[in-house]
Amino acid sequence: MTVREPTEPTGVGSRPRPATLTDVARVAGVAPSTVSRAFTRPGRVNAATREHVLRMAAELGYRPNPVARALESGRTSTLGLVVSDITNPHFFALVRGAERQASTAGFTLLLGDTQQSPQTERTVVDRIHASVDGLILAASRLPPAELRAYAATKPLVLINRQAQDVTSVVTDHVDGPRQIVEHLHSLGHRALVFLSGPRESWSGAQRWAVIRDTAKSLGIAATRLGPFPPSMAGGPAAADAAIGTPATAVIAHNDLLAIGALRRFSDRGFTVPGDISVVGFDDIFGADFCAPPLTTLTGPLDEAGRKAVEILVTQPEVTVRAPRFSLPSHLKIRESTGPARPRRS
Amino acid sequence: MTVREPTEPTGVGSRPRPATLTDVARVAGVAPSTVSRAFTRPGRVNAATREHVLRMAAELGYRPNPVARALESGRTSTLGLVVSDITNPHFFALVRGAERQASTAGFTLLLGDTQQSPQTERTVVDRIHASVDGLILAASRLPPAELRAYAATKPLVLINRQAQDVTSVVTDHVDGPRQIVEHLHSLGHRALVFLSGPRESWSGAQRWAVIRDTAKSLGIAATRLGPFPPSMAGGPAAADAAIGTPATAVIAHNDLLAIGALRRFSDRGFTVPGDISVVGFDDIFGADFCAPPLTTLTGPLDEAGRKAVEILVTQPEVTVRAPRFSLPSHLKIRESTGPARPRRS
DNA sequence: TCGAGGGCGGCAAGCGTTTGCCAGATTTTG
DNA sequence: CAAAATCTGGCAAACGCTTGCCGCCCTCGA
Repeated sequence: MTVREPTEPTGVGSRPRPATLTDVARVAGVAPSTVSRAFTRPGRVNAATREHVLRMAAELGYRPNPVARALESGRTSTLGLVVSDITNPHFFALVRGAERQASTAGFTLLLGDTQQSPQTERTVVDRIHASVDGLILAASRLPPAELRAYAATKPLVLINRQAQDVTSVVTDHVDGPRQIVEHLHSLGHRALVFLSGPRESWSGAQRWAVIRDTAKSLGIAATRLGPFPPSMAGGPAAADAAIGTPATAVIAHNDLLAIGALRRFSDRGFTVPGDISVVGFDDIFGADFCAPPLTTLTGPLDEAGRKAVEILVTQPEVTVRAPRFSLPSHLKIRESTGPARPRRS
Repeated sequence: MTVREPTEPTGVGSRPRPATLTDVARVAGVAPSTVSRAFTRPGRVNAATREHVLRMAAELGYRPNPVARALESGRTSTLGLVVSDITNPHFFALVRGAERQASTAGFTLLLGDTQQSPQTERTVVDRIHASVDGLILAASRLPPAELRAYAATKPLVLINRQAQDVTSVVTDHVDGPRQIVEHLHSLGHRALVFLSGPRESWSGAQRWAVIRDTAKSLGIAATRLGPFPPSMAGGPAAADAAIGTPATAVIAHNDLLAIGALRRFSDRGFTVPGDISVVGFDDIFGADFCAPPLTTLTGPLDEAGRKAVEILVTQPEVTVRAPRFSLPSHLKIRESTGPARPRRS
């Protein structure tokens, strides 16, 4: 490569070359290192010099190039957040919480969507891996071993997923499902079905386990149907399947599925909660204004996002100790659950 | 800085140093440049050599460092997407469309949330500016001059916002609002109110202008109320204000506001569309299952996101010519609009 | 008055890639 | 069969910034 003109003539229509640290140094009449320190190590340079440098920098419209900075320092001030489906309102709160916290800390979020596929998740993580200071995987579908491998390489925190030796923050997945079953039981329901989501879903598995156990200890029936796609589109199949059972209440993998089922029940002439009660998970946007408003388990997802970012930003080193955090969730009772009534027909 | 140990002993608990291109070169017995080319310029190196290099690379678990790559090449394979509020379902489709398209093209999305503030928007843009190959600003609140300045610096495309000399893609903002007014007119409504959103909202201004003009040419009354926050929380105030007018139909700045208003109307004993018709903008998630389902103008936001990314990825240079793209939107008539009926009391 | 120590700025070596240019080897062409 | 063209691989200079170390100069204390 030949020597590049420091101020190469910007061709017609091309963009101006932004000022670099070196430019500032030249204009300010100091060494590049001094400029660098003026920005990153205020105490290390004379106040007057610093003042002058900063003024020159402002004059040139200089902005430190984060890419170059990252290369030498190894710090990118960027966090990667990967979710399984940006489209799912479930993640909105999470993304928002993470974003807010990150931006407060001067960090930027790199967003990835895995489209529900472990393979895509792998690709996405591999792609952003080197560009970030830390990684947040929400509802990861990756096997524990891979998660562990990633964690060994870079600070990683899981959200609503746990794996050995990997830091995680989950919204409570024991008390919550239990509360649901107890709530239904107290309303007189004696037969429940769980409309399950994707097989690889860790949280889905947790939920079902607790539901099953709680039902058993209360002496009521609980069966699992599915898997169904965890989206509104999965609702009809799920609802139809539920109608084929003697259950008087259904617990859906998530609110999306629950809302989808709600509509199907209504279309098929079943009233909710008259004929059948419905409960969901997540308390997503819309759960409060669908018809009828949905009883659901609400977890502080934005808090989880915030927490994950906080860990990564303020104490990334603790991730090697792989602590696990759990945030409380609680049942939000709305109008989709009511007293059990004998099934029609 | 002293010479660094090429393979510095990784201390206890610290993360292993990932393999670099140089490591691969050494192991494969070739020059670094050859390794680089094996990855980025397949035709430039002998097939057998390439094969060998790739094998060695795989063995070392080598992954090119995007940061270093970006520094020299100036290309980051990253696009910045900044929206005014990630929480607003309005943007979900946009984000998803952009994400999908970006990931297909091997690009990553850097996400920014401006929290509805021009000042924050400025900060966010400045922060990610140098780390991306292109910028997408959705519903930007920045003044035209600033937008122009950014566009002069880096490929930039605006979504649902236009400014001189800046590339943009908008969902139609002329036919749509007109259709709304005509629809309402055909139902017999003779007095409308527009519940406006933020003052700085470009699209809001466009909408109102068309609504006003169309109403005038149809000889019906149209007044503007607000501004109201463009969220469900803004609904009650907006609804109450509307009730104070003789209007029989309201057009809300967006669906969020419309849904919020819907609930307030219901709470105050007004039936929709019996007493009053309501229409929104965006066709967000939930607009189809709120009560009653909302008549709204649906624009192909995911398509807009996709388009913006496509421009930036495949022909960033056209942004200097600042073309404007418009995507068709159409009215989705659901149950929140009906025949006008004289207002009660 | 002189040596010690602290403050402050500069030097230069990288960080991990990409890439213009060069040169030897090999193939094609006339 | 020589000359020209094509392949391939290597060299080394960047990209823009950070940072360990060195050394100058000024201030203090004895």
